[in-house]
Amino acid sequence: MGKPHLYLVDGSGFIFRAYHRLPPLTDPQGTPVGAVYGFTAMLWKLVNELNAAEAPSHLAVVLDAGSHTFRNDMYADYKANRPPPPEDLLPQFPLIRDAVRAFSIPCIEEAGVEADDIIASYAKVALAAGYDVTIVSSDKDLMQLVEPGLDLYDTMANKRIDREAVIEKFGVPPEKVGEVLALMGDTADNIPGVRGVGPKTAAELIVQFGDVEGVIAGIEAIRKPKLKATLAESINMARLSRELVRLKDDVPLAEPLDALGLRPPPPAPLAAFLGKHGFKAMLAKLSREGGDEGRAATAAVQAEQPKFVHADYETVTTAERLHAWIMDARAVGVVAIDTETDSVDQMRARLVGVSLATAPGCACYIPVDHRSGDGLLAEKVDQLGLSEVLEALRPLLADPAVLKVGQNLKYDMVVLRQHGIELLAPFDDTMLLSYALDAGRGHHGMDELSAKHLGHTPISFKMVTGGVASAKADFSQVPLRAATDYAAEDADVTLRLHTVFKDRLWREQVTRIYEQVDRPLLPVVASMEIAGIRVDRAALAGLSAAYEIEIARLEGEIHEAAGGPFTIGSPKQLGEVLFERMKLPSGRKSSKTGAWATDVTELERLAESGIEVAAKVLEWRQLSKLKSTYTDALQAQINPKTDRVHTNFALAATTTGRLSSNDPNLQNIPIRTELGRRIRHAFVAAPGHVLMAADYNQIELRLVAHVADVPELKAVYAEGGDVHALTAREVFGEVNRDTRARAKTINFSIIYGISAFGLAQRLGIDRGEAARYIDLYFSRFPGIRNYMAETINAAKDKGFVTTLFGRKCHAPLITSRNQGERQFAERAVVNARIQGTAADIIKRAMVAMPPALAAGGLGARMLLQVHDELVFEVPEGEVEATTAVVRGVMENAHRPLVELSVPLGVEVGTGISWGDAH
DNA sequence: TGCGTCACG
DNA sequence: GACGTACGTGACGCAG
Repeated sequence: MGKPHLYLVDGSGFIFRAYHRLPPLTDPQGTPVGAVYGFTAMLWKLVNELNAAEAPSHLAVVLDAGSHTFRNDMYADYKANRPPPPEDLLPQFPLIRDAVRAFSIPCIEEAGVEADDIIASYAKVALAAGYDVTIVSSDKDLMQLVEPGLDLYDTMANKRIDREAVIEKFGVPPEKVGEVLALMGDTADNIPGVRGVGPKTAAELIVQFGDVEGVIAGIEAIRKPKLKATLAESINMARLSRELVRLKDDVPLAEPLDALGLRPPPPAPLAAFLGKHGFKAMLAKLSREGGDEGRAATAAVQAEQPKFVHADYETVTTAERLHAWIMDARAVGVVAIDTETDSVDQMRARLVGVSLATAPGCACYIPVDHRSGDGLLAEKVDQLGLSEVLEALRPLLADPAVLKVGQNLKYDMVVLRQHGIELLAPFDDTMLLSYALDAGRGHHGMDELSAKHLGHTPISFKMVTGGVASAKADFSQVPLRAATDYAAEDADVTLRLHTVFKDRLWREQVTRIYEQVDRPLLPVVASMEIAGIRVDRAALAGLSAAYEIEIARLEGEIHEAAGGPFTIGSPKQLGEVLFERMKLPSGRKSSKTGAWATDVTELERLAESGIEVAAKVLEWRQLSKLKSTYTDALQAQINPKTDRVHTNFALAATTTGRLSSNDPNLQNIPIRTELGRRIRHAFVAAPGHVLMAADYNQIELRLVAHVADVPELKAVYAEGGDVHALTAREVFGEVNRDTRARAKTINFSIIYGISAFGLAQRLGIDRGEAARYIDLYFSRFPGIRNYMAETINAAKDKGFVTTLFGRKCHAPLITSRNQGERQFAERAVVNARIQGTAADIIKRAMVAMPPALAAGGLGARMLLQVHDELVFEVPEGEVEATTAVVRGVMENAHRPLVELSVPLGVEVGTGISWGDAH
């Protein structure tokens, strides 16, 4: 036996560091456990993985018991300016104690003193008893204790801190560290120290005078007049600080030294703890390395993991059973519902079946329109009729006493409405719940959510339909047993997810954004999708034909210039032709693939230096884009039944709270060039109607003015002035067309999280000049710099930022060690608060719009949302009245949830087409 | 499937 | 001092 070696773990210090260094993990129950995971991994390492020479024979974890200690009696403001711990760290504190207990290690805390004092006291006794001591911490206060036989160990950096390391860090040996700390003070603990004295000066003074008292006695010998003056003023503060940083090393020991002897932890409680929080890697290690006992304990835990257990799901084929399920749902008051159809296109989807879940593991599937796969008639399948089932479900789905739960409920709502059934409040959508809680931390599809929160991977759609003989099989051909296993499971999963999320909603303070913004938006957007928008097919076909001719002409000319045919649409071939075959003055190569860059900026550069083929490629590109993405694709998207185009608005796709639009995307219809704008003219009103477009004017910049509290910007908006002109005057000293245009670019760059490089590129100037503009801008509008810094700090602290309405936008990369990733996240959060708040506002406007139109007796329908614009189809005689309602709703959409110090401006236009409405 | 490109806010 | 850089989307064609 060698010398006994005591390890004292500074638990509280470790948790804070682990919290900030590790990603925000959550366990299967949804509890945040990032710091707990780091702490557990650290204990594991200490107990199992240190080599024999440095392994502990004795071990204790020391924690801070409460906030009030004897130091508060000495100095009321001690640790007073410390912010409260982040909200997702709070629930982790009790889990830390669970972790220590799981390892069967003593956990020591004592009211009235800090962990540091307990550590100092144990260290003293242990050293006297002939132990070696290691303190697991990187806290600078504890560096005072280093002496022969005692070192600090920073497990995260895997670094030991001995006497030499202390001297290197502080410039003085450990026994003098307390003196240096007293002079320099500590903002985190609110130890005053001496103003203006940092680590350098403090060390110099202590080297010269020995200790704080020596400095005080020798004040007259100090030559620097300013330092001398502040020292003379701060004598009392220096003495107080010296006492505050002095560790108390005579705290009575709660446990005698030999009670801290380390034994291999019994595997059963450890396995239970690791299993409960989903620390699978460590559980697997325990199984591998913990011998027979470890393997047994691990197996036992894995066997009782919250498994996704359920009896066989029921296929409902009789009226009696259907009514039994409906009665059950009514009795419970909650039902998860999922519809199965034969198409992903909700406007064409035929209802094939409905599944219900009323309790975990308790779910059924009601087929209504399955066809047997071998071509036999529908009557061959044993199922209830569509209308019978729908009529039975109708009152349930409209029942105000039954909470309807769905995953992406908008889809079910649209399908049901197409079959004449309304799904009415109260309802919840697990996708939207996940979005409110976890936007920016992964996606919100059911399979992903189930794996993440339930530890269960549902049967995949592909697997079910893949089992059917025909290659193009849809769900109606899936045999009932397989269909039931799949469909009922989805309802079951949805119901279980709902339980997990509902519980987190209040705790994580996102109830308002969910209940006041995203959830009420769901039926509104469903109506917009069903409404669709009329598109002039002939006009699009005409454009396609015209583009076709131009494309062919350009293709010929480009091939001729290139000296032979090639695929112009292939960036790879185009780059080789331009820069290798034609030997044009070459520019950038992509950093990733090493391919020649052939994007607009590059081709424009060539075109400007008179190279005609570059201009032709640009034109070819533009026309090809317009034809393939718009004029051709949109024609194919016209629904034959309604003769309109029905987009899909994704409610949970972006990290900022915006909607997105797909199949087709109607949020990126061209407008910036005249050629593209023709496509917008093909979006037309139904007979007897006009289209109305209502845009928020500069909403994001207005929000910057409010959030960053910039008086000058706010004044301009209040007076209806020109913000870009203001910026031009402040930054360039004069307002003309050129400076105003550049000021506009600068203003935009603020919204995006400015960088000198980015601005330089946009303005076509060098970086230094761009940096000067930015400096000038910040000095004129200091609120903006503060806003950006505060936003980034908040994000680093919490892992997310919030909009004015309380929407959380997570940015896990904000603490990345990779600088590029981190800076990217910093710009993203600066933008997210603004973009997200604007998204909240227009969403509130959309929620308020249908009742406001109805109250005015108006027949207008809301068709589209394009981030800061709403498009309506308005009966011809109602333009004026509708304009007033629309403007009123949009300009007041933030109220009463949020008050703004700038007005919101809305511009409204009407016309026979979308192009004419602008 | 990933990449480059480009349409929008 | 080097490093890569505006923020948020979706759709298309090409090439592996």
